[in-house]
Amino acid sequence: MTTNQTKEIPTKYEPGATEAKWYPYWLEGGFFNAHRDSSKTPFTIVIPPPNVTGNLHIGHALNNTLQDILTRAKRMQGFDALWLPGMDHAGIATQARVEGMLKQEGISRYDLGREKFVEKVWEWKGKYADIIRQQWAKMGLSLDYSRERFTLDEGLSRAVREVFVRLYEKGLIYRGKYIINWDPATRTALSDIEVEYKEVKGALYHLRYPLKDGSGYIEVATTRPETMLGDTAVAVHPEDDRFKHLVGKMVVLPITGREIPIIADDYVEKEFGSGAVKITPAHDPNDFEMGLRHNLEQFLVMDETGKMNDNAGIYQGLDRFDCRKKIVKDLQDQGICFKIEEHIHQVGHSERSGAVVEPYLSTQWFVKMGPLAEEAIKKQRGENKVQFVPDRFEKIYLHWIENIRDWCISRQLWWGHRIPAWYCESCGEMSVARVDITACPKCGSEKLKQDSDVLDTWFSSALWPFSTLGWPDETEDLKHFYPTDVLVTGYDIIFFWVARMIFTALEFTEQNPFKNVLITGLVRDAEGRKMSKSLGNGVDPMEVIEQYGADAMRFMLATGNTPGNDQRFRWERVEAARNFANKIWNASRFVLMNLEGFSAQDLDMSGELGTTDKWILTRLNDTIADVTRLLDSFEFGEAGRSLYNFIWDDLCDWYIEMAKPHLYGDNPEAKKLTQSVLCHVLDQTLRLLHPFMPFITEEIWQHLPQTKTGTSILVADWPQVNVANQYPESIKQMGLLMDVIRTVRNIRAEMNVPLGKKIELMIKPDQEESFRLLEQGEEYIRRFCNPEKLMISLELEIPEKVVSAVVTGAEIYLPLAGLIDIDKEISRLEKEAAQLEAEVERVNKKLSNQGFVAKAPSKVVEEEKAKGLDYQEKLEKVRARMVELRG
RNA sequence: GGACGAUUAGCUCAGUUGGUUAGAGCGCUACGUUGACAUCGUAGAGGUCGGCGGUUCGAAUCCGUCAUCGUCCACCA
Repeated sequence: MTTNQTKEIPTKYEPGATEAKWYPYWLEGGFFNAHRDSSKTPFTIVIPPPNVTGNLHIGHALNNTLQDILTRAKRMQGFDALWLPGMDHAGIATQARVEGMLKQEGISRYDLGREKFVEKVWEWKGKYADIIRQQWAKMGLSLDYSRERFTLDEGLSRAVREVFVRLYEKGLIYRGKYIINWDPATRTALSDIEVEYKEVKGALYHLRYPLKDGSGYIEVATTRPETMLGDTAVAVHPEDDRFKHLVGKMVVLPITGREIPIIADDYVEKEFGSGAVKITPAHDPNDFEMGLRHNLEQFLVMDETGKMNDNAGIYQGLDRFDCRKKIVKDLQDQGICFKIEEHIHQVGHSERSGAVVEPYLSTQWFVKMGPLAEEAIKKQRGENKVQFVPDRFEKIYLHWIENIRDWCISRQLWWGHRIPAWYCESCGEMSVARVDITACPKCGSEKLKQDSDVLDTWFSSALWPFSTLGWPDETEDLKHFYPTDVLVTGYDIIFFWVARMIFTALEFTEQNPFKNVLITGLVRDAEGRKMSKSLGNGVDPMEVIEQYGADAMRFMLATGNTPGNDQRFRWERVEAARNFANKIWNASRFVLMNLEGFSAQDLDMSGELGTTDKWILTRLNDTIADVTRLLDSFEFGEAGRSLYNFIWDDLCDWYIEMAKPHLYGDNPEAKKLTQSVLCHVLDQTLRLLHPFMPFITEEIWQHLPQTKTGTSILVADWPQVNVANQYPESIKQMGLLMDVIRTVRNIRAEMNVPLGKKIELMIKPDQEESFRLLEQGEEYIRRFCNPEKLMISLELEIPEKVVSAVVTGAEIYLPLAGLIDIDKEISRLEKEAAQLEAEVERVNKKLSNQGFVAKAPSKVVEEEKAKGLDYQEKLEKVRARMVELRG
């Protein structure tokens, strides 16, 4: 688009070419890079690193759009804005994807071996990292690629080691044999939050365990009868009179014939079931605890794939669920299982594989959470807490951290940070070290074996806000940009990520990793369902961009709703945003088309501004103030709406229309002034809109006469409220003009004046001020109301036999001339009168209320009085017209 | 069993210290080729703000309660 070629500018905005043009321009100009400028206040956001498992989805698009809006706005506002990109190796997810890919080739990871397999995953990572970067570019994200990081890169791996070693040395990481959540499908341990509990219709199996002395039996119940093979006790409540005499006796465990004791423990609830519980320390977390209290044996009866092991005797090799069926049948045959009830209960499933999680006794690494959580709670209850937006999520965070349990951080995977622990095969010593070691520090033996497990992915993600800036080194970036300002993420990973970043940062950097956490909701499908691969209802952001443009998608996502709430994806809304882009395009096209012979030197608003000029400048000031304030409080929707209304309603519908008489008129001074105002307002508006719609705003902005070459709107100054351009009275004056124009239109429409027939309107202003304004506005009114068919004159005398309309400040008369329907006009006036009467009544009632007059703020009361007078005046005029018409 | 969220026009959603006649977009109706835009313009219809109670001069907004939907948390065998 150039000024002297405007006739050829298409009337439709074509996003494709524009977007392809500007992203490379921004990159090459280095506009996205933060310069660690000590004269500026830093503003930092680290991107939630997407998993390298595949393409970005519409949730990423929402989340990234909001971060980009914040970053672009702050950059323009003069902050040293850094938005740091990066990706997550996503251990279990990525490994599963690569294994799936290999499976199609008929090979397993075991066929390849650890080293070869990890190589394959790096290949995969390289491919998807490229795709993700392309997608970021398509969305227009202003990321500082010079600082891009990956959770498995060298620096971050060093940070992971450092954290691991320090926590270990502090006694906050330990290794031990505990009950953990085991995923038999992926054959790895999981942390508590990687387990999803789903309601499942199962069964409660009632069993009779015979007492050894033959004096009878004790009843127990279980939902997992196959675990009975690992029972090492039966427990009852110590105060339970029914069982007091049995405590200490032995029971013969059916099938195995093993003798196990009856013990007493508070944990048992007397009221539930039979009051007696079978205890399986190796397959249930509570039983495990109880086992420790009573020194019970731990009998593991399954292997890592969920099959029964050699402790299961004749059931060895059976899958746990097949074993359940078989063992139930056998127990029924023996009369041991005497009752099966339907039982609905919560069953844990692996968040990744979907497999039923098995509580499983296993040697794993843990983070001791007590001291870390305590610090985090203390901090959050103090002065410098993390501000959650919306703040209700703080409660969710606090509740979780207050009830946290130790974090199982080891995973039996190959893709990830390998645990830096070595076991000496000679002396048995375990060594934990920052760097790889080749000899046992204790005995000097070189027969060392590194722990084969890797760390939970979230262990490295937890360090993200500071590891990406160079920690553990005291880098300049770390000093300047840390702590970060805002973290933008979904509520689904508050526990997985946000909480862990906070306590980790407090431990290692002694401050919160970010000041604000902006929580976004989910983007759901049009029916409100969660988008999922299995439903096939996902929306690909690239497809949205392809069809409607990145700016439209961004605007739609950002204004879709308020943060923290889910939003539904509707194509109609993208279309509406696209139409908005088109509206901006055409309004700008109009401005540029009318700039012939106008250059930057001509830009001058010091002349005599008209009411409409003052009005649009005042409205611009309002919009600048609103958008700035709303973005600061993360109210993207309101900020977007404010801009939308300003551009569409004020600028396009009114100001541009009213600018036409000047632009087409023969007064060069007036024309130049109008051109100046248009250029100024457009420039400022584009800047305000730029964070939302970066591409189209850059494209247009580059064509404004005042824009200097070689720069970018991206680094243009953020608009400031200009007090010199504040004309409060213009709002009211413009109101009169708008009222008159609307009313004239209405009269024409409602009275159904035949087309082509010229009618004469007379407008009688109330006061001189109104007269002048309307005189000035005559041209506008004609233009707005079809000049071919309308004649307007301002009159100070009331002509005879007229119909009229009333606006505040003026009356509008139309000679009858036999061309209008008097009955219709009377009914219109009746309607108007009725409305006014209702208003007058409402106001009077309010004003006669002693309580209101006495207690409401005087400003409110005054406003109400003024309103009452206004309504009353209009009502009287309307009534007078009705009388006149009837008579 | 706890906690939280949602409930406003046919649909999707705003409405931030309680204060004009509760708004927008889409959809709908009627009209419109007016020198930026039919991805448009003008006019219009459409809501007792989920129910009930309370506080207040005044409630979509604050409090209580109920209902429906949704989400999260919780070791009951």
